[in-house]
Amino acid sequence: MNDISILTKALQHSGLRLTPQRMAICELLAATDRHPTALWIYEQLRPRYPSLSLATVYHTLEALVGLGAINELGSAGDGTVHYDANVQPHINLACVSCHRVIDLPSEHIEHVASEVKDASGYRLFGARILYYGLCPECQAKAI
Amino acid sequence: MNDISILTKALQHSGLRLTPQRMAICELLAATDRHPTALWIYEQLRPRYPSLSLATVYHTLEALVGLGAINELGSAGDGTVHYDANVQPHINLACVSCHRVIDLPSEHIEHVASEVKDASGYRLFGARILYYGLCPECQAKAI
DNA sequence: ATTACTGCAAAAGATTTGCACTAGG
DNA sequence: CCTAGTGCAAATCTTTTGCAGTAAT
Repeated sequence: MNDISILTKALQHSGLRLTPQRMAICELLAATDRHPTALWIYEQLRPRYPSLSLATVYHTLEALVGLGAINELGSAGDGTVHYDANVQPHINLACVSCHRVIDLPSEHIEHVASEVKDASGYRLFGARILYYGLCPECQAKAI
Repeated sequence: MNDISILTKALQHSGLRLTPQRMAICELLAATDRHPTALWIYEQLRPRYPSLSLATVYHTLEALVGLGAINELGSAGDGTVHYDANVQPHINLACVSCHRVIDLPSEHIEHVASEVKDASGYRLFGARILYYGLCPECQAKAI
């Protein structure tokens, strides 16, 4: 979840072109709470943009990651890369069985950030925090 | 970094067989501070075990992950899966300029883990916690 | 008018799988 | 023994790339 103008402005501000395909991808990223994969985005947009290419989706995601407008979370156990339109430090929780990823608010995570900063002397830009396990639904199924 | 007996005992305890190939993979995992990929392990062991198959490495890693003896970290930006023999909660800190990754111990991160567990109802297997920023050396260089 | 972007198809990589043989328990 | 594990090769799947046509600025 994100403001679409943040995404589109990031593209324009960097001299990248705002095509209908990219606009649609930004809309989708801004509107969803999910942590989509390239394929998921492609399938969502296919009905409205039948000519859309998966390669274009990959290109656009790569561009947005390069601009820091979205984060690349990596695999959630399904061998495909998930992206996160929420670049604020927060906790991601992935289920290794159903491969859904949810956001989790956390008090302690703010302490961790300052702990890291103070202990390391790094100038921090961001974080990708992914816990993985079995969600309650999949625990029930596994029994 | 890990105690090799933790890895080998995990295998034996689950009724899995302790073959020379698996023993060698466990040794390597226990001895390294890196976050190895299947291919890296394969290349390290090739000289000593010329007949070793990459498929066997994948099989063994899958087994160890299934037992919770090691963690699957997912892609580190290079499109291949990295594994972590250190299953203790810890923080990875990457410099976006010199691309080094260091481990950082953290008090607060343990609180976060229990916070996540309690708030979500997930059965947690592990975590990939990566902060990124500019290390002190690169900050000095950048000025 | 430029030149970056798109879409297609092919390529490149990583991981998984089927199967016959081998060896650990 | 018996069955899980190994190694090979082929298959599968995700992501990247080359290229010619298209369109944003």
